[in-house]
Amino acid sequence: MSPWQRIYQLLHQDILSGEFKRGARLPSERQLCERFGVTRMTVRRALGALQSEGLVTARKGTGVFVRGAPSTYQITDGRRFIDSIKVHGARITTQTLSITVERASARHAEPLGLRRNAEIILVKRLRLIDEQPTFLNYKRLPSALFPRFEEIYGERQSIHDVYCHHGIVNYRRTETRISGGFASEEEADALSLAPGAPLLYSSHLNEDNSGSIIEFSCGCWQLTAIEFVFPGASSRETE
Amino acid sequence: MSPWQRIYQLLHQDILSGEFKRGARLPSERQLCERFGVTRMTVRRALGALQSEGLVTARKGTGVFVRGAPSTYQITDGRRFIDSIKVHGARITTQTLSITVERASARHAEPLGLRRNAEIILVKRLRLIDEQPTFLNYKRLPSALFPRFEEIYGERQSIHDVYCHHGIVNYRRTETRISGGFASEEEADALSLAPGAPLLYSSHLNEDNSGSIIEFSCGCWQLTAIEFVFPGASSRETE
DNA sequence: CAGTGGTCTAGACCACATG
DNA sequence: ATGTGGTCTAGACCACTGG
Repeated sequence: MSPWQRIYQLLHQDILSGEFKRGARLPSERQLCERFGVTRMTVRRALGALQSEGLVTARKGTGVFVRGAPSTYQITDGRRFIDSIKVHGARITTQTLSITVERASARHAEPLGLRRNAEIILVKRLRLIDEQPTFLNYKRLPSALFPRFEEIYGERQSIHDVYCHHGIVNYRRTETRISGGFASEEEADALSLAPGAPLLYSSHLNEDNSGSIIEFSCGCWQLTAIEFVFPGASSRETE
Repeated sequence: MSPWQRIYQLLHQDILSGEFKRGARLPSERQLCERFGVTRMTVRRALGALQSEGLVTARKGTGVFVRGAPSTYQITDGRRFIDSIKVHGARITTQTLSITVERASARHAEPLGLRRNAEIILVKRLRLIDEQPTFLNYKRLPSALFPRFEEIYGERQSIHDVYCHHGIVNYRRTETRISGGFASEEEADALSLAPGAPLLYSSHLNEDNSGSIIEFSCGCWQLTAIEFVFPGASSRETE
């Protein structure tokens, strides 16, 4: 095993075992060099692996901090976010990062069933699980359907409330997509990850009783922080 | 933009534009150093990013080869693998890597509804899409249900055939899970990726008409090579 | 200001693959 | 034997952060 892998494993172990607690600062790279008798490049290689796993976050000019083992949360389709996670006893909080209005691009007009340049409300939110930024979520809603959105949403930061306020009490998720990718600057910043860190992307559409699409939601997760669980399909199949 | 990012973008562009075709060898690291006027470390940083994206594969002692842009395939739950992919006009082939018998560990006994140490048939397969290794799949089936498995499977390399041969004509997927992780040696080797490359994991259970679990299937994909599409759920929800 | 992580240079040795 | 990628050393300068 190469030196950087040895260092990686030691640090990995120390984080999982709680030797380095969540939020704690690791020894500086130069200190680790001395301790292990290697150069910075070797230490940085190990730290890089820890970073892409999301165990650790580097802050320029400050240090490397333990993000804590990314407890894998199960999220079950067909349930509300809160319900899926809360069973594990984790504490969930929501930060609304911004509420803006944008014009529908082709990419968003089509799924929402709008014409190009229609007004769309864009809500950027960050879900924290046990104080750890875990899910960056963008919701897009047709502006025409939700007048006074900001005012109503602001009361309890709940999209559900906005739906109810406009008489939408029943709705369903029509399609869910899962894919993978790499963190942009914005995504990395929000999730306290390094740009380029691997992510899981999820997106879905919400449809009201009449079949109109009322929301397009998409978001990203640190790669190993989440497991999606979907109930069975009805049709038979081979794969 | 830092030098390594500039090099990364140039190579990225050249691969997507077809300047470097699939299967082609990139200039050696030392040649790239000369061309860009930087040291190997800088070139390697750029190549490393391309590798974790799966655009490129390094073979020790040989060179760096273009894997081709990982065309994103959609796989739709509730359909046979072949049907989900074939619509895009891609050519799918299957390699059976091995067929072995193992004793059920706790991890596999439970989902399959077996007792510990029961015999399980383990089939390792590799799916190639347009000649590119794309999906590494492990299937586990209760040995007791499928006598003469190897013989029947061998005829056409089809699990479906084995099911039919034992009178199972109807079955359904009971649960699908999606998660993320990093490639082990074995996974990286099979998919022509570097160990530690980010992956998408998928798994599901198959259940026959009587409700018995007849298969536990799990596998991995290069992170950006696949998009999973799931039909809508029936219940209402907020997230 | 001193210390941190981010980046880069200019070498070196190794194991591996190919001719 | 040569060239390849994989790894490592021993420095260096930068931008940023905090006291």
